[in-house]
Amino acid sequence: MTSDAVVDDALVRSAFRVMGVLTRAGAAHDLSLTQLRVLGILRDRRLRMTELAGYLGLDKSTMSGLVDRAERRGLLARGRNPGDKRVVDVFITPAGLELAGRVQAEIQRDLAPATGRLDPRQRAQLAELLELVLA
Amino acid sequence: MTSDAVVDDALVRSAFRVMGVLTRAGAAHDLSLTQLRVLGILRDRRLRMTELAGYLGLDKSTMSGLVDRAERRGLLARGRNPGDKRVVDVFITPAGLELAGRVQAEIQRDLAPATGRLDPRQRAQLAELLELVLA
DNA sequence: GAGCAATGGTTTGTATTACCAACTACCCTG
DNA sequence: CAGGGTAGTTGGTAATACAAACCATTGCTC
Repeated sequence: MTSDAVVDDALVRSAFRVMGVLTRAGAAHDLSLTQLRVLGILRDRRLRMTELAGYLGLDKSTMSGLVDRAERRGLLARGRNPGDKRVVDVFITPAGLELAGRVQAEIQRDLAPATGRLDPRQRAQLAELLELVLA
Repeated sequence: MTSDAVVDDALVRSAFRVMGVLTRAGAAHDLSLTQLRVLGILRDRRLRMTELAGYLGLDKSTMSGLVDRAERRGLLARGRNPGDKRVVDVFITPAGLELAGRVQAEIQRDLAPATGRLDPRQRAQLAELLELVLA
């Protein structure tokens, strides 16, 4: 199991590295890691509060405040759900979409020095292996 | 640059996945992600406050509280630095070391379902590619 | 070697994040 | 239509993080 430990360690360290990049990129636009992630998730989806909490692994009570703040900034909006009056749907606004796109571009730019150390073949290989792990 | 976006996306998604595992593993022992990381960093090092803050990318004022709490729990300890009386060195205690080891084992266990989808050769390859990215 | 700017940490104040428990509104089943 | 279950919000508490103000010590400069 020595080989496991080696991959695990590499995965953990690269996760921290990536998180560092995301944190900084987000902070530049007053977005926490969680808020950044919310924007990412809602980019192509409209979800109810509970579903969103599920995606994030957070408590629903945490979502209220999170969405409150993002809504106050005009990045997200709440809407009612036609089928069930208890449900609150959350979706991204044009402003949120625009910001999400901008930050994503910055993230790619900041990640480039790292991924740039790979040649195209290696990049494809890494992507493939990570997809396998994520499957 | 399409290939870049693919790797970047895979890296970001796997980072979130790994963070999820770390968060849960830490939470099971009342350790935040940051505290977990501190333990990991101090496992084989003795650092001054500012250095530790540097490793974590955090403000030094944040460190005070972080180390306070960990010290109160007996996981870390502060010591004076012989050469400079302003400096506070931080190091891990035996209890902290023991806990760090236990959590690491749990992390490996929880990561196993993911990394287990790779055969030994692929694991080695992934580790190698990630090391390159981290270089 | 006295004076002073720079460095290392702590303290204080504020905002955010996160949890849990309690509550309200609504849904659905019998 | 009564009662249990589900969806979100609210209120309380703790941890995390930053910035600014503050000591103590260091080390430069004259």
